Amino acid sequence: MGIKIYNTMTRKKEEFVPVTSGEVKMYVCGPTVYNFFHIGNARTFIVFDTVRRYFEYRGYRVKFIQNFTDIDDKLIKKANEKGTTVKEVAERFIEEYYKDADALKLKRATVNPKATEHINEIIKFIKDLEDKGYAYAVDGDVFFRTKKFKEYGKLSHQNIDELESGSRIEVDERKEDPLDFVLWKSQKPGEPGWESPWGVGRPGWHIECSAMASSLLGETIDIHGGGADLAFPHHENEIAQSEARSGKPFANYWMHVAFLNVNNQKMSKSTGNFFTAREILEKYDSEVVRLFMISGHYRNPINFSIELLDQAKSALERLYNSVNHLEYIIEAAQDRELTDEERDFANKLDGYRERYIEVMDDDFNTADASSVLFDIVRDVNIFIKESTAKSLAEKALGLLRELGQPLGILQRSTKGELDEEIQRLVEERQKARKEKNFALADKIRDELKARGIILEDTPQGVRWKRV
RNA sequence: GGCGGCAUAGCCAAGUGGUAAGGCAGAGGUCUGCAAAACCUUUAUUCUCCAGUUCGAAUCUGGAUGCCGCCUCCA
Repeated sequence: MGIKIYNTMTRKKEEFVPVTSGEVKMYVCGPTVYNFFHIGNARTFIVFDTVRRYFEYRGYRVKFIQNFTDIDDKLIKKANEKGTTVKEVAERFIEEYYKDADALKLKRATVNPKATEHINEIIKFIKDLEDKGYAYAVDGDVFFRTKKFKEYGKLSHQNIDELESGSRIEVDERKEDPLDFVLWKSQKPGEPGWESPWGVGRPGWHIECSAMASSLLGETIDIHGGGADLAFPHHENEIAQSEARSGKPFANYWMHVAFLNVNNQKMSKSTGNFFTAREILEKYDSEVVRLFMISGHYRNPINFSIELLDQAKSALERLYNSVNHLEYIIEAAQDRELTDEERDFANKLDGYRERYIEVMDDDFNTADASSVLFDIVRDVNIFIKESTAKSLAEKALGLLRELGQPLGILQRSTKGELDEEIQRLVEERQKARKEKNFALADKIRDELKARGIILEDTPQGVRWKRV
């Protein structure tokens, strides 16, 4: 049994079968680069980064495409406010995106295509739709003829007639049908534009993903992902455009990440419950943020709060205390053959790996996967001691790091080098303790703590770890 | 109005027919100069409520209540 994915299209978990054997072609809707991304965006990015890492862990080659929307209304508005150009705003926030994404340890995408660098493909795409009768131009704007695509609504399971009656948008009178959406927008004063068969203009929002996905990954991709709100209308529109043009399925699996809420409400600037990823990363390590994000299933909403982040921080500390423990054991332990008991423990560790793969294969159950790590840690803390064979301690540590890797946690060392001054303080404290000068010993311990070094006295001697 | 989701301990959360994982917090204990960490014990006879199916349900069915999302730019 391989990996199963919940497909929004069929509303079922399905066995993952790639278009090309051994390869995963995935496209994830990325940010519109007019601002810093927020903690809700971060959830989506982290989830898909985890999916990507897990596929790689399972031996797939992954082509991971995540676009930058670098031309749209919000960018134009921002550029006008700042008295600068759309290009400058986009460049600035792409740079900021990479800073935050790197801080979150998001693996770089295979390609981060930009809409403005694919104008030719976009125009060609629209032209093809026009030739097939799926698009029509009015005064330099081009619209998609939604009613002609018979399967419109199949992703979000919307009835096309209900959509019309529920529609509250102001209808552009030039559209043949209210559901038609724009593929190409004619240039207005003060806006950037590109030459096209319909005059100078710019692409509509939905078209860029279709055009870039097909040009970089092919007409049928494996996985298309994004936030839950993108299912309709964005992904629905992408399907209509892409399949109308190619006559082939656009994506075999549709994955949607539920929202991250604040106070159980959608995050919005107007209500003030808004956090950028950057401000959170100033106070919390990326691994804390990632453990928090994967503590629930990606298809369920999660609520964001500082209290919950602190819970995640404590939980991560428990895991790292065990990592620290193992790092010390490995320094001290003997290299020798495993005893029978140790061999049993090694088998038990392998069993945990199997369990981990089993739950992750089942639609990326990261909550269960992290509980496997806690189970390992409990057993390690009980079983592995100074007297344990070195290779077993190494195996245990290796397993924690191996299983933490797809989740983006447990990749740090708790030790590293101590500088000379700290080393000297540690020794000074040991001397004070030996002389029962506990006042001085405690003073030094507090001082080191203030510098981020935690000392622990164990029967095997003093240990330290960084926090 | 249409489509969909969620409701499990003080908090977070997994579990989709076989008798409640895991984490955080709390209590008691062991260890310790103290501390920290770790370990042991303890914290839901019960999974929003009502009815039903079943030998058996947190899990399936019907209904009720509450909360949330999409249908409009939005991760």
